[in-house]
Amino acid sequence: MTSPEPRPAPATLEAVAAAAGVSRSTVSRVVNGSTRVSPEVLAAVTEAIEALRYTPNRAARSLASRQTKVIALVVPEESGKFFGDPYFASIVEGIGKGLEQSDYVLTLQLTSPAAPSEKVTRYLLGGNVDGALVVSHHSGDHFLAGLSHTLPVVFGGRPLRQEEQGSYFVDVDNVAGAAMGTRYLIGLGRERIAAIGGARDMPAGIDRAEGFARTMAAAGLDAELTAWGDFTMLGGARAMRALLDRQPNLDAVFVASDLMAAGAVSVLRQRGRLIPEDVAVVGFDDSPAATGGEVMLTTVRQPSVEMGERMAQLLLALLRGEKPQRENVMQTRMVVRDSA
Amino acid sequence: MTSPEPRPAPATLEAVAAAAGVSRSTVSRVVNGSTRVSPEVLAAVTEAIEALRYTPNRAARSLASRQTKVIALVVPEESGKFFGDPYFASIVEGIGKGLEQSDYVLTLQLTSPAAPSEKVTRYLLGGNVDGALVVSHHSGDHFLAGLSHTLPVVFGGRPLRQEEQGSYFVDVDNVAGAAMGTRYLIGLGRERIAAIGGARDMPAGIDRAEGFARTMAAAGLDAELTAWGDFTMLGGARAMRALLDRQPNLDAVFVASDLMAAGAVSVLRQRGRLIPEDVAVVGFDDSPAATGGEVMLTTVRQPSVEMGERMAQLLLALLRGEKPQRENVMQTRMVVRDSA
DNA sequence: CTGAAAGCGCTTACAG
DNA sequence: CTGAAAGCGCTTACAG
Repeated sequence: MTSPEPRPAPATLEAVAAAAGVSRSTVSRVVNGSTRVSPEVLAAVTEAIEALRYTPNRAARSLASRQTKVIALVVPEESGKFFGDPYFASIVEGIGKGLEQSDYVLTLQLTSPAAPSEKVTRYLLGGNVDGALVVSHHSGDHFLAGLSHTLPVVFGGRPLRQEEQGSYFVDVDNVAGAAMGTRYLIGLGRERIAAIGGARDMPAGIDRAEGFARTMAAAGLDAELTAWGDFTMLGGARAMRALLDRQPNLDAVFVASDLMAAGAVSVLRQRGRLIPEDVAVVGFDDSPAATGGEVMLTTVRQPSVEMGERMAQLLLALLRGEKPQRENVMQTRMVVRDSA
Repeated sequence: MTSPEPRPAPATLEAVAAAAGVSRSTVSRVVNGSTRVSPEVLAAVTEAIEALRYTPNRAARSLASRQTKVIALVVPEESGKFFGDPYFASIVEGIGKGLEQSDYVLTLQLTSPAAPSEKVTRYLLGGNVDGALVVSHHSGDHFLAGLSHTLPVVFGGRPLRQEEQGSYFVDVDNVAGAAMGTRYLIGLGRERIAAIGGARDMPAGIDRAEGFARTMAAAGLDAELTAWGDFTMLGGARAMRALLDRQPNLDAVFVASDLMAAGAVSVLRQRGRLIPEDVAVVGFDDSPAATGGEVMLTTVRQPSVEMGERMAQLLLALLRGEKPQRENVMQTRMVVRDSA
């Protein structure tokens, strides 16, 4: 029954001040890199800090400064879907990069898309974070709308809801990206082109489906052959089966994510289709799923890591009181490999 | 150039005390559910709290109590590998569950396995967290050894290093689990049984390989046919190819994770093997990867979500000053599906 | 450029 | 059962 380990008390500002023979105010100034401090004093303080291995106490700091220096990573998604898609790995990796040089830390707020837990809500709204990064946003996430009124928030992917127009976000032009992928398939001379959409309640799902439909229409082709896959590998496989049942001799499929494309590919091969000879497949993301499966996927690349990094930078700018641009749309491009 | 949104100042303890007509001490007591408070006072305070939508200020609280109420989730792993394996999704989901009822929040500390960032180290050691949960531990993670001397730490998977003997952890008996999977294959009458190991520098990798080797030896079979796959789907595929090249007529393979097994399965099918007729495959984890791929995997199940939950509970107990048991080994069991 | 002092919003003995 | 008071470790005007 020992109580929480009695760690040696870390050095305080006070101690550093004493060691350096200056006031606490002065130490605080050098710690915060603020106003001019004389070189000698700076040196003395720096030395004392090193010697005592001083790290500012976050709690004291945020109590006094009214800044928590914590950013929430809000994930309104089942953990399985979030972790299951390598796209998110890249986003989070980018966010990590973007925050590395700052002194902000990230708290993970996993919550069901339908009903955010009371705990999460209170935490986010209770002044415990300086800002939030929202990833995997669904149309049903009502509570997030309120969030962005109280807190600087940056969305990964354009926000869907009315109330969130005017939010900060980073995204790619999903309509254009999907159009590019579809045009590529058309350019290959394919004529019976199907599509597998993502989630219907997510902007990326909606927009990519629209990009496909528009492009097909513009080319005078039929865009009826569409199924929805929910952005999972399993969903992609299921959708592919449905598509094949409806139209056994389809000759191409545009898939709204690489993970779903991997599922689709495995079904196509099971049913004896040669890729790309019989059926050409174009994915979306260029995530590790594009190169980790049975066939190296031709895909519409979005710069996921950079997008995560940009999200972090955007939020940091907001936190500095700057007025960065609201819509940050990054470039997609075709990456041609073996599947089409 | 507006500065960080001027949110309405949240209610303070002081305000609640005034509203309820009591002292701050008293409000603090009811907020912390501590010592006896008269029913009338309790009611008045509770009402005031509701009315003012009071949430305690975390910074003030931890400054005064010397507890941060934050737990670090330390992931010494490339984000791609971490997010890429559904096993971790389950662990994190479990951790989330285990923490839900507590007032602890989770900060995500992604760091390279080789060299932890200065920022992470200082953060962890600087008194900014009350405890840490370490997941995906490698033998090279030197700095973690120091961690557990300063902080209550719970490892997911038995720790590997000398200095960490005596650490708290939750795990399954990987040797026994692998033995069970291997015995299952032997029981099927297979004779040329290969194995794909995980990472050589991770306990789960080492132990599962050993369970395989021991069981084969005990059955008088040759355990030479082993390759390492690094716990990724790609690695599993690569290992399978190497194995097939060495022994084209192998008739079974024990794979140390479902994700690697999915990679192996896809290679086997590419090379024309029927599963399970030609080659029986047994995986490990029973993660979504077991049922999300081309073939429904027969696998050694470990209760990942429960393991994550247990990790959280363990740490919470430590934080309460209790002395829970150090080694928490949970049960594995065979889940028989289509691949063997 | 530097310091004294107040204050951030809580918890925690200590009295009563 | 309840309150007054000190203190947690910082930042921030305000003087000088």
